[in-house]
Amino acid sequence: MPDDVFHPVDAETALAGTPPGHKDELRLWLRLLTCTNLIEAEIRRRLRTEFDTTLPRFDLLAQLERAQGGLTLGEISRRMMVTGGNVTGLATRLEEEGLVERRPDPSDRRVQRLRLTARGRRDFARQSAAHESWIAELLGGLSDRDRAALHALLGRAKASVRTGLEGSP
Amino acid sequence: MPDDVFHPVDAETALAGTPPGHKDELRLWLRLLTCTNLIEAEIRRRLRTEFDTTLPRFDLLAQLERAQGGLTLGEISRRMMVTGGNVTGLATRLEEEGLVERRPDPSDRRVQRLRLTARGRRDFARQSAAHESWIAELLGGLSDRDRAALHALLGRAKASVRTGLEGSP
DNA sequence: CCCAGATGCTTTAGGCTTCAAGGATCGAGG
DNA sequence: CCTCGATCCTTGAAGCCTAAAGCATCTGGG
Repeated sequence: MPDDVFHPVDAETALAGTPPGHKDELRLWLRLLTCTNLIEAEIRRRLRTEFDTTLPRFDLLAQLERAQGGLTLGEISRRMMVTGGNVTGLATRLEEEGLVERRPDPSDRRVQRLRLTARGRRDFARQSAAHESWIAELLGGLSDRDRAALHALLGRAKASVRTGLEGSP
Repeated sequence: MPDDVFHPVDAETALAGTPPGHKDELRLWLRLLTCTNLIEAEIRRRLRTEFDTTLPRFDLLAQLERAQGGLTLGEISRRMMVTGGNVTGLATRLEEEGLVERRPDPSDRRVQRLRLTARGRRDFARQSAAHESWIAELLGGLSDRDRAALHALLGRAKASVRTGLEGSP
């Protein structure tokens, strides 16, 4: 609904320094983003230097680990919230590295089912343990109380976002 | 504090092993990541559909906007916390679109100084206003009280992460 | 049976990102 | 002046990611 074509009020007021009260939300968002990026960058860095792997690879293995019997590429795509084409590429690279294997689904020839190999399971176990301890290290400075409060508030934030998203997906 | 080790009923808590008590940190991290990704994905989507641009382009313009006189590519690189090669590419694309212009620094011939063009300033003003209202919309479901509490707790989380990073950078 | 739409995967083009290597320039010490 | 190391930027290779198009297959209504 681009009904604001003839009302550049928003653009003007945004430049005016103190438009409405939207500054609080913006500051909160920037801090949320900074926090997440700080942690995520460090995790990516350690995955690379200590295991020569990447976060997307790790995430895909994690999905397979927690779902016995393997997953179809489509299921992985939905769980990781990325596009199908993306998963095709990740699966191909992980297959070349021998951590994962594709096998056709007997009941539906369109489907490719992905499973961890023994090596994939072993590698992921090491990576997963390290990952968990890294997170604990980075967030260990929070008290149990703060951690619980933050978890609860983020739950409300998530609910707010999903409400704001109504109609989009 | 749920330690229902033998009841992996929830999909979220489907973490098999039971080493220490690091699960709380991990759950907090996953929720933080989900929140951020949810918002960020929506912002990227709207920037693309409504302005035919991307978040990195927007971020770069924002840096230029808030710093009169232009910035060198190195300054932009540091402020955006990305590599120099990345900024080179972004600047080149923005220059081709006419939103930004490169000009040599008279006092140091290694340096490229980047400035917004008139068109870049105009486009960014529209994008910025929309961006701010999107964030306000997505986080508007939180009360002022919750928002303030979340902001404070994220500040502590950031401090915890920086402490955990000591020695890395 | 047939076919039309839905579904699952792959491919392609383009952008973002990093790391590593390379070229140009600067500044300081000899 | 000259050279050495630091700084600034660019380039190239590789991976991640998306949107869109395309192919194969499945499913349900006639």
